[in-house]
Amino acid sequence: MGIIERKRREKLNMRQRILNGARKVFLQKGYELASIRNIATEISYSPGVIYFHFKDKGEIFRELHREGFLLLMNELRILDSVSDPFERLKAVGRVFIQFAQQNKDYYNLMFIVEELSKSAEDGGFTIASEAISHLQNLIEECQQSGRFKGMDSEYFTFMTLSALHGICALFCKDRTTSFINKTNDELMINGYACFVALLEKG
Amino acid sequence: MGIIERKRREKLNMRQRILNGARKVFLQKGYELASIRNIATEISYSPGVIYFHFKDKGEIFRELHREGFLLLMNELRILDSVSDPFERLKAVGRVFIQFAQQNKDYYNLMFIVEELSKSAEDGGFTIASEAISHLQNLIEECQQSGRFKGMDSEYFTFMTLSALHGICALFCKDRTTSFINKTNDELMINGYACFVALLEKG
DNA sequence: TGTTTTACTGAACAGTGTTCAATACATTTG
DNA sequence: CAAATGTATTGAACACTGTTCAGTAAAACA
Repeated sequence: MGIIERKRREKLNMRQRILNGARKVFLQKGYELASIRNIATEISYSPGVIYFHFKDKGEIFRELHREGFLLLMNELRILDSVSDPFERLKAVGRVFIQFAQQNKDYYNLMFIVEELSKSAEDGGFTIASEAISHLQNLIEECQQSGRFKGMDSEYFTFMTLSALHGICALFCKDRTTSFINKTNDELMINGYACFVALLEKG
Repeated sequence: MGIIERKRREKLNMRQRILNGARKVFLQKGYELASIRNIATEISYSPGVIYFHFKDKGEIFRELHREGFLLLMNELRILDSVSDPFERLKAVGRVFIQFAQQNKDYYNLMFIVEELSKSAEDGGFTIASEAISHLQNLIEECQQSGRFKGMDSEYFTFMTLSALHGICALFCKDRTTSFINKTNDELMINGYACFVALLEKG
């Protein structure tokens, strides 16, 4: 019965076609301004069909949210070769910020846009937890080599992520204009350098 | 000619009435889901009249944005009595986080929601710059008393604000659920404590 | 008493997410 | 092969959104 197999493939293809269109529109217009009709037009289908393959706009969001995390984690995995944990931690921060700069819209989807429907129930954010565990492990490695003595690793992880996210979020939402003398890039890079300088003394 | 004076007063009253309705709806539903019709219904007027008193939804947003900053700055001004600059800085952070916890929706308006129209032109965000200058001055005071040696005060200010904002933004957008073992309050308070611990060594 | 100005209404326009009866078509069954 | 079934797709419809605007009522001015 290769037919039902082919059917399944075709269905998956269609799902992927929608996702491709959605990605393009989402990353072009942002979550709020990307409409189902836009996506449908992009792939030359009727708007209704999207609801045959996805529950709602939120499910598409969650899929791209996941995609973004996979992308980020791929870039972070390159740093596995850095043996010294503290050097790796510093590089993780740099890569994280770079990712936000180069993938502003993915970053928005991943960390800023709030998905108001039932994403919490079906555990759509498990991949985020994974990424965070990864960061926490790294920080614990740093502690094993003598850094950040006496700090709770979970809180320290949250704080580190907050600092990074703060930098990126202010950038993504254009709240950096209040710093008139500096460009975005200068702010992010040198702001992060300040944070690293603090870490170095901890 | 007390008449044009009274007219002016009545017009201001109406503007305020709209703002009051808008505040209620905005802080109840959030920026995106608050509609002009909701606001109009709230104050028992026709939707159209709002456009007689405000240019668009964005102008109402900017007014409430300003309100939020005034509120925050009022709470921060209390700390002027703290003479030691570093103690004051630490307290500023605490108050900032507390403000976000207690005024989640104002915080959203102030630091997260992006206002896509022409807010940049008419300099609607001057108040944000003011607040940031305030923070930068405080950090420079700390430097004068021997802290954060050799750091560029503007970058350091940006970094500090980022750390604080990161904590609050993750909270406001419910991205803290990935830290399964801790409550929001625990994360924010203890996460900030970690940051302070770093500052203390800088 | 007009005339002008000002504040307000409510319908309309083009857009949104979502639903659903109708339809076209490939596959299975008789 | 023909009929029945099921699955994928359509496009109109619903209730909403921000915004505009002709019309209106009333107050102020001449």
